[in-house]
Amino acid sequence: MRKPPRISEAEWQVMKIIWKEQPLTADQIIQRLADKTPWHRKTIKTLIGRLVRKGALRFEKLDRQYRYWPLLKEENGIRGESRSFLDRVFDGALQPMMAHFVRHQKLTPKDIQELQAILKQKGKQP
Amino acid sequence: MRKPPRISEAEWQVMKIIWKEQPLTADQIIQRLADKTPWHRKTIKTLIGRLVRKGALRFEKLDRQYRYWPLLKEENGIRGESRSFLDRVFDGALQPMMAHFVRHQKLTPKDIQELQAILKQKGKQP
DNA sequence: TTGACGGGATTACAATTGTAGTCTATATTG
DNA sequence: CAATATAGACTACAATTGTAATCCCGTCAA
Repeated sequence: MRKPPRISEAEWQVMKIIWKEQPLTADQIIQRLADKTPWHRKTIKTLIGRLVRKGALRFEKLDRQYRYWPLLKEENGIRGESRSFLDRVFDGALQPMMAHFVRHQKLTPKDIQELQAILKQKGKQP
Repeated sequence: MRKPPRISEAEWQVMKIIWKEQPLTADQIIQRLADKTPWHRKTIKTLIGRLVRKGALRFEKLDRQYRYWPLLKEENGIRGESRSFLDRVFDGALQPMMAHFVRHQKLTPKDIQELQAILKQKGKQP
């Protein structure tokens, strides 16, 4: 079981696309990214290639076009990034981090309500 | 007003030290980091130099030793990193991000209570 | 059959980053 | 005053990243 690869910022965009919908051909990935980024197709190919090399994606060759699948699971990717962020910026202290976001970002009343529900729930567990 | 510089992961360590206590000489920074990292003094000097070049630190030369101060304010540094994390990993969606952390990290009852207080507070504002 | 086109593979190249080592000028010590 | 220890400045160098362009090979149109 290898340690999860390090995914760069740009590569993350690709992973997010493919976590949402899979498998995808390179071209489909490129299309999905067209709205969100100004990247050249070749650039995206490069990113895909690197993700394959890193073991975050795998592919099956169907005919000409390969079909790509995530190897790194979304859950793990997110967990890793989150951990690293929390450690780096808040020294691993969750409460201050949460407080920061609540203070500085917009939350709808609904968001607030949902979070309170989650917290209440959490409060019950041992 | 220039856009905040991009601080690398290693550089963050230095900024955190100096946000906590300032000014510091290079040597003091090195000492403070000795516990937390295995970096060579020269490495830390390099990081400091880069931070100065990026405009995140400034120094006053007192005699031989310079005294360093943060130019980038902690608040802004944290805000920037947090934003970038939120966008990158959660597409900017705060509620899911918060939910993720509440679910996957440990929170003491006290933490939970504090967060609930903050949320209640927040709920009141328009 | 041949030449163009469209995939993936390979190569490019500068900027940033991690990780130091060398150079230079000065302060300190015999 | 000469030799040395230092502080900061400059240099080094490989890996990663952003951003593509070029190469190679097989398919499809003419």
